[in-house]
Amino acid sequence: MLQVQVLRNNPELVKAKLAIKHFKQPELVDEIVALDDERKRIQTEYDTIQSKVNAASKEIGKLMGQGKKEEAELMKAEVASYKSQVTLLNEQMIASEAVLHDKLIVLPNLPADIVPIGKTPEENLNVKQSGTIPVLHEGALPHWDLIKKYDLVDFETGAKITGSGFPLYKGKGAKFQRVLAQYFLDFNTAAGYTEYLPPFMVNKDSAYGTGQLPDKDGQMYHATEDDFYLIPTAEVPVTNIFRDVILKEEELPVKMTAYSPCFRREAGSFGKEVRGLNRVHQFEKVEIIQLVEPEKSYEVLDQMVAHVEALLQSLELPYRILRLCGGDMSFTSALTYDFEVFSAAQERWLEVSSVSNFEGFQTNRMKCRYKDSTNKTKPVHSLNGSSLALPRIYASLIENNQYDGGIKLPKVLQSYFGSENLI
RNA sequence: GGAGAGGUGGAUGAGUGGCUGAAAUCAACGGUUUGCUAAACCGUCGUACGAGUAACAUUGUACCAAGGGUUCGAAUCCCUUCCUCUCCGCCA
Repeated sequence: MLQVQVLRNNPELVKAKLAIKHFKQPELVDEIVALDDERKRIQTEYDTIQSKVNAASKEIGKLMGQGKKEEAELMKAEVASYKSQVTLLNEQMIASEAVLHDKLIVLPNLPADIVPIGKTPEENLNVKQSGTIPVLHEGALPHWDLIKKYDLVDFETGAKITGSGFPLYKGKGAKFQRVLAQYFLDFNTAAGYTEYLPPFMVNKDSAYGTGQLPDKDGQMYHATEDDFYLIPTAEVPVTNIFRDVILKEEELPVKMTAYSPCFRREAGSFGKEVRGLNRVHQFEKVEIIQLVEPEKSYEVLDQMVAHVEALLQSLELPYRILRLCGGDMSFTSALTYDFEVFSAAQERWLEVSSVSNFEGFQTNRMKCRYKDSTNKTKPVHSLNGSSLALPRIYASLIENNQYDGGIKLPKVLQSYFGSENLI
């Protein structure tokens, strides 16, 4: 959620930035400022009258104490005359706050200055490409055939148990998944991230806190009886640890990593793009999250990008890094880098990580702040990234490392898995 | 799921209708003292939204789990929800 102050200070700049995100209702900016003026006006009025009521009430208390009953009764009558006004103003205040909030929450985060202009994924800026694209042997298979051939993942039975997009990992296929998660977590904790294992369902407040609601309502699985949402990413529970928290300066930066399954309805997805492990309703992911001082957030974003890059390098995968254009960025992000690895058998790039700086967008809504050395309360910035999403890494590792009689493992995973080859 | 007891500021904890935005203690911070540390002493020490200011100062309102209600007045009384603890039930 943006701060009204930002809109107030420079409405034209805000509108220009919203346009980069292809936001369709620039008029909301002026509306919100006007609503905020109105809100202030009502509050001032309310406070004034309420102040009179409070003073009179105290006076009544004193008079009662002194036994001056009649005078007290007179004052009671006076206070009663304010009552309808107070009630009315209070209702107006609550209503105007609600309207303001509802409008404000519709505005996406403002993009950073270096965000490329553009609408579609093709307009993302390729900032780096590295690693060698392997040349596969004759008859190399895409991962959806490899997993069948070696009996690693059983989609049909997963569909029988639950529905399509709920893979059933099996044998070495299941172990490989576990090993990847463990390796990623170890890699992250070695870089100073504290490991968390969060709840996999969250309440409404948490879903709002990180911006999934109201923007992505319908993308999350919703357990209606208890009004809980299955998490679409560990970002939601983990970032919400710090909802309504005022941190001390020395506690920053907060660096967290968490493994979790992720549940996404992915309504509307179909076709070749979503074959096999490319897009599923339940997948596993290891996430990294940081809370930092605002002045440092872009420096930290670069560090996080470098961290994910090092992880991909250790897996010996060919990758590229994209700076997302305004149209391809998420609602909450100010700047996002996507990592894609090349899947040699599918001959296409697969997104495996997304690293973003949310600036104060999430933390403002969550009321997470910190106290600096002079004891002033200041905003914090939040960032997160996948490190890494498992299924597509899984897919590209088995595709890129396949040979005629099996599947090799990259060096870093061999000791984790206990052998040189997966198959 | 049943029965009971609770939820107060960073922590402990007082507070059953007005003198309580909240005692006291501890922690934290600033200072005095001190060769250093410690101790002692003095002071500061919640948040949000307003008014005000160049900025401070100052000042109003709201907040004692959350939401509603009673009252001139609510941390305190009533209702609902959530959470914690104890016992029972169920159960990995």
